[in-house]
Amino acid sequence: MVENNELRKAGLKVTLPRVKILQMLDSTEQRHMSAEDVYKALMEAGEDVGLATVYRVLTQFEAAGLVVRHNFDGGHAVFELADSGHHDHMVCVDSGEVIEFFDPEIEKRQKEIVKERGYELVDHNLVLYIRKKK
Amino acid sequence: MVENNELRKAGLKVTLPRVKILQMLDSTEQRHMSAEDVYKALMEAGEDVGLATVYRVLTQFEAAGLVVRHNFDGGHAVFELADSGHHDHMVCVDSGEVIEFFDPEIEKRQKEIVKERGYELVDHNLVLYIRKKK
DNA sequence: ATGAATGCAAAAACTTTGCATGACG
DNA sequence: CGTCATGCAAAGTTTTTGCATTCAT
Repeated sequence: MVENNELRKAGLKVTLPRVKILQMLDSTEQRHMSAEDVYKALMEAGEDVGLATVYRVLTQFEAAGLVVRHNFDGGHAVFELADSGHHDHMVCVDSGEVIEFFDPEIEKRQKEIVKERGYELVDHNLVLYIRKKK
Repeated sequence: MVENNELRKAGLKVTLPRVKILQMLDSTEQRHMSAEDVYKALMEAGEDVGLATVYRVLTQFEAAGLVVRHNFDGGHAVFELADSGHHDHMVCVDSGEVIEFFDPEIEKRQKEIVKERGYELVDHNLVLYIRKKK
């Protein structure tokens, strides 16, 4: 089980809910899931995990760097496995579709802007809200 | 009253709560206020406006383009007067200080990235999390 | 065995809504 | 005056928390 090592490395006890949630995030083709999404998916898979636990575990995973939490528009947070490298997101305002992208030029420019003002860049969050061209 | 014209131009009836809320946003030095912030500030100023009305009015103001709603991290939305032009934000993770900036190069690149994929840019949200250089 | 993790239900935080009353044009 | 806006309280959402029970080591 690769998952168990991930958990142990993160200093988290290997429990059934944590393993199941990690597997869920790893196996779903929908890369961005809300706590509710994860909960429902587990229920459908016959796994009996409480919603509160899903929230608690996802928060722990975030603290451990296993997942990234995004606050896109629309009230609820979504979580994404932190396996691939850094990237930003485009969200279609019509379909809700999420597209990942990485643009070296923007990344570079961000660092410059911050540096010009005597700061260092700790993190950033960029979301482009888009619509299919008619 | 400049505010009254703003409201009329936006097609909104000039009512006391709307005027007070607009003035509040205009006069506060804190550029980004949550609905709760606005509500409390009005109460302290002796203005008797319901919290529900603050939410309703801010939502109308957003639809009218008078304010911009931001979903920064942390559960609650903040609103900002749309008087100055568009800009993005840098937030200092140590002090919480918010710095506004505008970078033509990033703006331009965003449009290009989206266009390359057959979409049009509706809106975007960029926040740089920064720290003072040691 | 012992401390941590879970499930449930209750509560908290934020926002929206229904409805009777009151204000704007 | 008619209609739209407001206030209040109640309900909706999303997320967190308290506590008794269960589980991992």
